[in-house]
Amino acid sequence: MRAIGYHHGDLRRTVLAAAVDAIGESGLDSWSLRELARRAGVSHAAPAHHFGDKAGLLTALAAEGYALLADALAAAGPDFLEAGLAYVRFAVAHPVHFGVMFQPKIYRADDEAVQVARERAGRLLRQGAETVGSTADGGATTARAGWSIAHGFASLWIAGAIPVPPGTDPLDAARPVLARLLGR
Amino acid sequence: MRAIGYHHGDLRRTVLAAAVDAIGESGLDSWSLRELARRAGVSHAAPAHHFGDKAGLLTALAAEGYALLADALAAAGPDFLEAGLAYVRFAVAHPVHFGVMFQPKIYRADDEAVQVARERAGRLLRQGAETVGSTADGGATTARAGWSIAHGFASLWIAGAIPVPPGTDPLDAARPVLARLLGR
DNA sequence: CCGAGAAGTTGTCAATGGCAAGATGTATGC
DNA sequence: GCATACATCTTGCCATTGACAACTTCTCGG
Repeated sequence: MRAIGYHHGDLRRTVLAAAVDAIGESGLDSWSLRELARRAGVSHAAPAHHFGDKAGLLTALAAEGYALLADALAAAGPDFLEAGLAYVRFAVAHPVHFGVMFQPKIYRADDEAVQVARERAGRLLRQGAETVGSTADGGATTARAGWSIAHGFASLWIAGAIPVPPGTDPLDAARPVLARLLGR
Repeated sequence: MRAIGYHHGDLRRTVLAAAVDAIGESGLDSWSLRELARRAGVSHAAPAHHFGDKAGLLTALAAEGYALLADALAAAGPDFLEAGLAYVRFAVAHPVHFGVMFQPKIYRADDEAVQVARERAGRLLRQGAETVGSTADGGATTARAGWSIAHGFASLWIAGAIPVPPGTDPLDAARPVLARLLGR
């Protein structure tokens, strides 16, 4: 784990972080592998060694995102409101990962690391949604409703589509919205 | 409105349609203005005349998307369930527009045509969400919950994240999910 | 200590975005 | 009828990019 020299030592993580920065700044269509290489201080072809091509890098981002989401859900516990807030917290904290994860066309969704992490997150997600209560059709509808409202709020928040006073905490805004799915 | 010749006659719409096709096939990062020009049978620089650059084309797509959404909401009427289903129907029918609209970083969100169409859609959206019932805080929370659940379901459906039997109608899947927000 | 392989570099090529300058068609005023 | 302004489209061009191939440097296990 050297810091400099011929071998960077931690290029994979450095490039991933640079990608998150670059995509976070100007969106998903105006970033280049060569720019990431420059930010990391390595030659233009170095990233290809770790990711192959652009889709490979996005695949790694998606896998990392699903793993982070699963961690967040696991820490939040099975209660729906807590799980929903954890979902929103993750999305707001990692908007680039979140955005990539749900655009399967731009990465290799059948990648093994992605599938493993996605299934782990999926299990925790269902578990959280089931605590809403109703189990009419095995809880499928309830689970989808819970996932939908959390995912929708997170997406709209990230897109800046929800008008709020400056400085508003996204979780404070999310809580009453998610609670609306429970009773009244 | 000639079909062929030096002047294409309807290049703007042709290129927009080609963009929808291309983005729909391989996602938001692997499409090129030149490819659209080839599909439309014009020279590589012709699209630039109508859209300026890639962001300009995406801006036009977003504006068209908001206009289509507003039309769909207006036709559906103010009832929440109907408005929500119209929202999902629009997103599933125009996934590329939908995807672009909510990624403000990749186009010029301050474009006048975009703002006008977005505000029209926003008014109809609030109107639809208000019929859910509760008006505790002026209906803001209810409106956000309704928008969130419809937006979330549509996003997840488009992403292929909701597992269903092949051939399932997205609206049949959406209806019970949206209804869960009303009573039980 | 040495051989295999991982990590990184240099070089190259077709393709792209964007710009400039020119060609072609259309519309408007007189 | 016609000349002139303008929108539309083309051609030509250049820096940048993604991807690949061949090569160099470092690390690590036996």
